Amino acid sequence: MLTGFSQSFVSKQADAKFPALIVSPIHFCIHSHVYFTNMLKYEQMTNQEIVKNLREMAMLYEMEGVLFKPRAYEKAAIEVEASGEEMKDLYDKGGKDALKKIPGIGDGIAFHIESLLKKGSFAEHERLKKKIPVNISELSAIEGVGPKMIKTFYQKLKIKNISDLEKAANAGKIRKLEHFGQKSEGKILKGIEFLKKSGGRRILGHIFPEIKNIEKMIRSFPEVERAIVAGSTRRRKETIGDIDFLAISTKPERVMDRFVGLPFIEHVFSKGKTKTMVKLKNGLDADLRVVPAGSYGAALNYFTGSKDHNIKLRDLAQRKGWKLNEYGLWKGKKQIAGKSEEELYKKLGLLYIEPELRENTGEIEASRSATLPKLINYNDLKGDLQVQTDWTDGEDSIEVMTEAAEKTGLEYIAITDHTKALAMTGGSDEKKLLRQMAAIDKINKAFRARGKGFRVLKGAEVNIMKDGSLDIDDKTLTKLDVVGAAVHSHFNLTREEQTKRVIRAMENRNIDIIFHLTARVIDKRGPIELDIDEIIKTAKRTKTVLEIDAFPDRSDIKDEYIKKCVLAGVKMSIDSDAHSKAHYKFLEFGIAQARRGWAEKKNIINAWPVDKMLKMLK
DNA sequence: GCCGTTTTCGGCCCGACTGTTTTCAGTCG
Repeated sequence: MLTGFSQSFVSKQADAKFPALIVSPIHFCIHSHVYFTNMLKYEQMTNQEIVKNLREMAMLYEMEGVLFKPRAYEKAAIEVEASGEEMKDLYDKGGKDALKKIPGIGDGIAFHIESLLKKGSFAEHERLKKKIPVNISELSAIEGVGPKMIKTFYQKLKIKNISDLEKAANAGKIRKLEHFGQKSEGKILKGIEFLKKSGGRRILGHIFPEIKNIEKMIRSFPEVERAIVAGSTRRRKETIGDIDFLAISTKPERVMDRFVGLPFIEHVFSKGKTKTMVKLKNGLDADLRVVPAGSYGAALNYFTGSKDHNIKLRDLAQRKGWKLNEYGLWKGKKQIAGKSEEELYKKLGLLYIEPELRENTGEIEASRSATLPKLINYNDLKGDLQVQTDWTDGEDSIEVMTEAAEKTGLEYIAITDHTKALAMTGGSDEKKLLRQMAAIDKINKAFRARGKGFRVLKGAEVNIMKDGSLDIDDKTLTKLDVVGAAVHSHFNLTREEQTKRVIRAMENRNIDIIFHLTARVIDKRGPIELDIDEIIKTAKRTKTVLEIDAFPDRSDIKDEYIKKCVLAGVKMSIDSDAHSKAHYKFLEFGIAQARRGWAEKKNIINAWPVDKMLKMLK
């Protein structure tokens, strides 16, 4: 099967010299395009693609009405997604047995993953796809559309993708289906509209490991002195639209040859001495620019952006009678800076500006007046105040989550399982919370007995009901160390109702933190309507902490609001919202978000030692 | 299809909400 690979790509590749990095014996015995493509797929199958296959499988089984298997595949998908290691590498090292060490992966799924790695597909998946040949991942990305609907759409209206669905909905065909009406048709159209608006951008937290991997490969080219990913990835934006790589080399042609030979490249748009543009197999466009060492700082600055930041810098240079471009800062034909970013900023009369701040939102002025914030560092967090466990919808036990947190270098975590109104997660009622508190007491006692300082805090993620009341009584909440409250329902209230609702929750003296304030899920659901200034004012008055939820799909609250909190003196926490031990790695993206919002260590309560942090809570 | 300090076979979390219905199917974190 040659799906996904253009003929021109294949022939282009066959002509190219293979970079030493990916030359394996098999490359010397290529007999046909088919074989070549298969081997290419074997090289290319990343965790992300495996996850997509497993998720599709879960949905296909759900369409078929098969019991239990959907959950098994979904769980396996979560585990692969959260795994720090590529399945490809695990399999190379230890075969199927290595895969089976991952929880949720047994004989069956290990066998399927093996087949995915070797052939890019597996038989059972192919069989089911034939029965319902639709783009499941695309359709299910629409909020409110699940496997059963997808099946109905296909069987009744032959709908295979979003475009088919949109046409049918616009033609009023959906409302005529049994169990559907005008409202559901409208909801589907709204969902499609939302999806379209999010465009081709990808959530950084999802794609970051892959980007770092490509960066590593470029670095490993023998002709490359230095290489780095610039652009919005370096500025750590929530989502990115393309990837910019920068490399230093005196042999740019060789570097470009190797780059276009990398296995995860789908198409080469253009290839020159200093600039090459490609489309990656993951759908993103990537540019590689190669510059001489003397221009590294200027090029890094230029390609990191943002555009507005750069324009302002060039303007500054111009006022001094100089010129700034990607090759340096120039006085006439003489380069006066450009080797490093530090040198460049200094020459322009500025203090170094961290990439996360470069949005032209006041950072250049602050730099000139030496009032830049001392941003929180990537290793500053001491605790995590939102952690779910297998008491509700988490994957791991309190013990496992605790151990993993300690390994990450944290000193404390708060266990904040869901509460009862979120029934689908098995949310705790008062009784269950009391039992969990006793369990946590035991764990802490064991820690102390072993002379360990790590502390597990008792917490909960209680639900803010439609009227702003909570689903757990105050008597029980008083007993907890950390209480977070969150909106999980009634996303469509008016701005006034929604604001009133959240404010009422903040006024409860037991509520310490509002988790993921705006309840958005990037690419899926917009934020709830809120009067943010009113919320921040209330947070200040009631001493309520606002969370920066680090889970990449949420990244909630956003940088703009963080900055408002910093200015208003409202404290924040950076939490992973971990549902598995592997999710602590998301804290990094929460810190990035905080940095983009100009936050310092003093603004973030879980960058403080546990006792000081607890004293700050209501 | 996975898993086991009750088990290698027999379990597998569950209820609110929505939009469609007059009793329920589908989605959701």
